[in-house]
Amino acid sequence: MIDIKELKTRYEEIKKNIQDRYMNVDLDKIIADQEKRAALLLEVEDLRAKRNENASKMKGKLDPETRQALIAEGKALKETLASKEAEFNEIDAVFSQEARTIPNYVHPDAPVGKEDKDSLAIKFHLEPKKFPFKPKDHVQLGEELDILDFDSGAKVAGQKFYYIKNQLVILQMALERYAMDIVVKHGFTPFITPDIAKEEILAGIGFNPRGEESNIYTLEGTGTCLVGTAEITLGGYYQNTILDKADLPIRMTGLSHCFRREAGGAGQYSKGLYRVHQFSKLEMFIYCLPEESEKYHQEILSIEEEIFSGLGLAYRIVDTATGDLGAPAYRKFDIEAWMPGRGEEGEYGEVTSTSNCTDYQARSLNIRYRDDDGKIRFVHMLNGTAVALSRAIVAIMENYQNEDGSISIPPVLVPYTGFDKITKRK
RNA sequence: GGAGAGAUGUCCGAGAGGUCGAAGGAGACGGACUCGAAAUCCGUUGUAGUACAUCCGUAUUACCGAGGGUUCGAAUCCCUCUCUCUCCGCCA
Repeated sequence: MIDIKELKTRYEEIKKNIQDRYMNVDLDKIIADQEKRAALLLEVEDLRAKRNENASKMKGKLDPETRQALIAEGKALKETLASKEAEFNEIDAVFSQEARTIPNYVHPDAPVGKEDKDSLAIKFHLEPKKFPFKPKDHVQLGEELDILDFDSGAKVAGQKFYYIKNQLVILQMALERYAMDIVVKHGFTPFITPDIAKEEILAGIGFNPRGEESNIYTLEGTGTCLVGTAEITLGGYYQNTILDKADLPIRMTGLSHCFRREAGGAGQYSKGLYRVHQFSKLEMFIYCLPEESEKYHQEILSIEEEIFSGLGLAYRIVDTATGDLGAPAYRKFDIEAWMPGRGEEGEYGEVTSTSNCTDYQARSLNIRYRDDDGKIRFVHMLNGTAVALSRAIVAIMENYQNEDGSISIPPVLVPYTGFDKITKRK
């Protein structure tokens, strides 16, 4: 969440930001509730002070009459206080719920616009690959090579689940290890994280665990959810912690399964592995000083580039438009790799995403550091995809396909796979 | 899953319903002593709010795992939950 003390001092900015993001948040109502809350808090605290004062008068020995009078006064105070507290709790719950709906500020250079197509492509790497034959999409390739099985996935787990088979299993593990080696080389501490997290952690990271629009699977009756990304578990790692400034930046990378409901996500652009209910992902995460977050955002982006240029894939980098940013994100860059089987003639499809969430998540999760002046301040938190295995596999299968239906292995992965081509097994 | 023990500040650890935001250590920081250091001695040392002052501040509220309850008054008594440890069961 943002700093609620700024609701009035940065009113115009917040209002415009909500507009730029095409969100529906009634700032004026929130501010009115904030004022109601503050007034009630004042009353409550005043009553508590009176109660404490009354109680401390009764410490020593008193004659019975004085004591009885004080007790009577205390009882009266207690009743008034209870009703005021009830009023306060009500408005407090409403207000803190509302305050969480206010999105993070946006980087001044982020392109303003409503949707995907308003995002700005800021860099292109390699030309999209040209094929001397009509390239297949990964679903067809996967079936023909017997390395991907959506039908059995649907039968056993439901629509949009899949089995990975044969050499593709090895390729996925190779990709995991390839990406892990690069990220660790850059000083990230490797983790394998839980695939489940508590709702309060989800909410602190900025995910909505409940409701129709939620993309999250909740585990009924447990207060926990399946994670949609290791961003959740890596970001929750230091909840309620005061970090040493000397330890910053903290670089972590976490491998997890990712579960997403993706309700209504079917269609041409979601086919096959591109949009699924479960996949594996290696995520990067950085906790850092506020003044350094933009620098580390670039660092994460450059590692993502290192991973995808290493794979020999054509891609572009997109500076995400305001309307397409998640509420916690201050700025977001996506890498979109060329996918020859996507659309009619091939298209770019998102393979990574890195967000600078500034102090938005840190404030909700209460993650701080002690500064040189002794003050305790919120850290900045950044996340970025090292590799989302399912999407990387889409790009590799479609770009590295051969006319005979086999798939070559990107040279950097061969040391990890132990073979250089996937062909139909007999 | 069952039985027992526990959870207090940066750490260890004490804590009768009122004198407790919390003893005593340790650590850290500042100072004294010293050519310097160690040792010793002295001092300081939580967080988040709120109201006035906005220059050091003054007053006040909350926080002793979390949430409820009892009471004029709760770190302390009661209930529920979470986590940790020991033992049993089950298991990779």
